[in-house]
Amino acid sequence: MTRFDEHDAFEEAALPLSRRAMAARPAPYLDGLNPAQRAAVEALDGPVLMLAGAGTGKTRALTTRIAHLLHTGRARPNEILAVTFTNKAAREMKERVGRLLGQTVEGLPWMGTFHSVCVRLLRRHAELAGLKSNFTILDTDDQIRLMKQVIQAANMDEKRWPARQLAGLIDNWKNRAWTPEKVPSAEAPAFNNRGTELYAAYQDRLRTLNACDFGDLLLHCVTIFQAHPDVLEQYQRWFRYILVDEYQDTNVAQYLWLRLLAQAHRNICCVGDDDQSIYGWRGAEVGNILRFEKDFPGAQVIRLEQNYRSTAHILAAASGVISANQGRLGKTLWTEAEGGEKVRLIGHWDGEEEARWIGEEIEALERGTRGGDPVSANGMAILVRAAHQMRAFEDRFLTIGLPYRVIGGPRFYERQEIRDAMAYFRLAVSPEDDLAFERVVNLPKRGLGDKAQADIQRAARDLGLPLLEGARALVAQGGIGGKGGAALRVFCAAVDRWHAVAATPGHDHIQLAETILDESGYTAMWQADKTPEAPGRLENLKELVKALEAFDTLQGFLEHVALIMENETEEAAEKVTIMTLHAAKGLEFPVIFLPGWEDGLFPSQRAMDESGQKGVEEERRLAYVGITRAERLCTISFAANRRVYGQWQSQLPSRFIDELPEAHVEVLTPPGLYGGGYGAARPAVAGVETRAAAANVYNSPGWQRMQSRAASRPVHAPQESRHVVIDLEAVSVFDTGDRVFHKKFGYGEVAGIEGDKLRIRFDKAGEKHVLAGYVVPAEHADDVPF
DNA sequence: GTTAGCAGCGTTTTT
DNA sequence: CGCTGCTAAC
Repeated sequence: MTRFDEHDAFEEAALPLSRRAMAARPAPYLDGLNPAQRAAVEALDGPVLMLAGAGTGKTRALTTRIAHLLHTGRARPNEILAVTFTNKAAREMKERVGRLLGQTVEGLPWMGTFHSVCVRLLRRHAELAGLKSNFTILDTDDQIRLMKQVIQAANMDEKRWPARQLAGLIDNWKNRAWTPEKVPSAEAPAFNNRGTELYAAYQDRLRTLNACDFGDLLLHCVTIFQAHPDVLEQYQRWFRYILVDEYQDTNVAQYLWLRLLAQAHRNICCVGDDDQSIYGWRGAEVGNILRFEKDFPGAQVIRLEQNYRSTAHILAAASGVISANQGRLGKTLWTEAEGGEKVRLIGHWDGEEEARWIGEEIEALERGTRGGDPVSANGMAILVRAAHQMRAFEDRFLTIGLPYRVIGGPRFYERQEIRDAMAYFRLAVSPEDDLAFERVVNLPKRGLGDKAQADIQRAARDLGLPLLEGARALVAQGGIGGKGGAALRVFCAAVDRWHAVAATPGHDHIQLAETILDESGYTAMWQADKTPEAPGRLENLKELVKALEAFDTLQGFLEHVALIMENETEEAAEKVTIMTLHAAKGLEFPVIFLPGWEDGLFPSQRAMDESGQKGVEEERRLAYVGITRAERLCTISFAANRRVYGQWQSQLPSRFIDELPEAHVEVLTPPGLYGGGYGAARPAVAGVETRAAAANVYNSPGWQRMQSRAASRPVHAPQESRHVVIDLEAVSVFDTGDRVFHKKFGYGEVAGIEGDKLRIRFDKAGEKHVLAGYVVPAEHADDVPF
């Protein structure tokens, strides 16, 4: 993994370049680019805006441009700065640039996310932001806990003024590059009139802790650039060429950051697609891309419109939807590809049926029995609007034994056990890390409850020392008695030992990590735990230790983790992907399923309530992103009924369904339509006020269109039953009454055997039918299949 | 100080 | 419905 820190570009003086030396050589990498791409690659100097529609080879253009900059001798690697939003995008860019350049060039350009680049800069100039260069980066969890403390300190009612809300508020302010002093007075009423005051207090706390949150990384950089022209100038000279991916997603802080760095030489190339701007809720300003030409007069605007990804039907459907948006820069995607299937549309009775139907479609596609060549599971994805929609699919797929992978779920480094373990590591590396201390003093239980912890806090504050020292002092003077006191003494001594090892150059950090988890009793705690999650957690801890191998020190590892919060294990197995629409941006799959197209869910009620028409437009862009992920087959579906908070609600088909151009859509008749259709079995809807509109369900345009389309088509023959591999051996293993373990449902007891399936009464999940191959005897809970 | 049991709440999307 | 966080008993 190439990390930023591995090559320190700054120290290398800008040697005189043999600028034109290489220019005469042929540039084979330019072959095969279309005219627009080629123009984008060759327009090296001055501001360039590359408007790149979905699937138009934007990454190729971007990476080739970098190669061209180097090849023509315009810039040396460390003079190029390329920023992306996600680690995934950064990784891909590094790989592709690396491949293009081969071994010919020494070093790689600065490529990374906004955040990783900012960390690098901030470490060098931390003192200008009132920090030490070894500052810690807090994640959301730490952030919230800190906010809680701030709210408490201000004597506010945590119930009425929740920390999450304050976090959201401050985050928004930081996205706009507002320091506490710069928050406009119009914002004064925020958070019970005390928003700015709490913001300032929070920033103070962060500084005391020598810590930063995510927003600070950018905010501090911008403030430093603004307050110290000499520092800014230095970087303006270094980064002679700047490239930005996904420019439509930049927020104000990022925009200012870029403008500051680029304003001198103006060699900035921004790539984006206003139709794919889907992060407005987190401060992204589509306006940034819309006014690029004003910010950088004389900018060249290059449109990439030839699509290499999708069929014409898919493109037409996507264009139809997005054309309902106002104020677009406007692009017309086209393709040379001919033929292909229309986008399919299908309605279901409820969410479970939708999941069942999609599961069957996937299996049919895998076998190749649904027309055309078989499609591998890796080539299929289900894209949902909100994470909670994933559950229905997971449940269904586990039941039928269809392997799947969830992207962007609770990520590895966000899991409780991993964060706990890392808090221990943090404490070993820097014993003054109070947040880490708080997290683990009483984990496992050491008999240190609220009172003891409050005493520690007070002692530390009185002495002006970190919590660990406060605790030590308190123990020394016998301030904490009995079991808790003894345990705390042991705890402090252990941290000292670990810290001593951690501070020794050349120590074995993997050994240290194991020692810490062992001596702290943390591993033992999970071993003693009998819940179904415990084995998985122990497994994760093992993985965590394994992940350390890629690093030289615990410190290096912790830093890496703070920024790369994703599980990078990429298994080769054939699996269907389930993820959110947001996570899908930039990806492509031959087959895409888009379930849950219902008003309120998609477009989401909240987006509409909070942002009105603007919100709907962003949701529409999300729909556009979803459809354009598909290469060959795209299936949109909705359900008439859905469980929300355990309550059944009847749903209206999404307004976006009305916007799908009829000529490019094939309406499938849902299996549930046989006996009289949806209307016949209409559910009783609780008389909730907001759902009074339910009376109009069957009058809605979307519904009527759906019905008329369905009526004009012959009813499909029922799906033939799926082919199921019967694992006879597995079946024979179990008897009624056996204790078994299932990855998702936990422990249970076999209540009956029906062919290849078991009826299992789960302790927690209730009774379920599950393929025998997907459970193991309870005593082997450690090795559950997938 | 710890644990069990209940009340109340919530679900957009993420670096 | 399932989770978090608080209260009341061990």
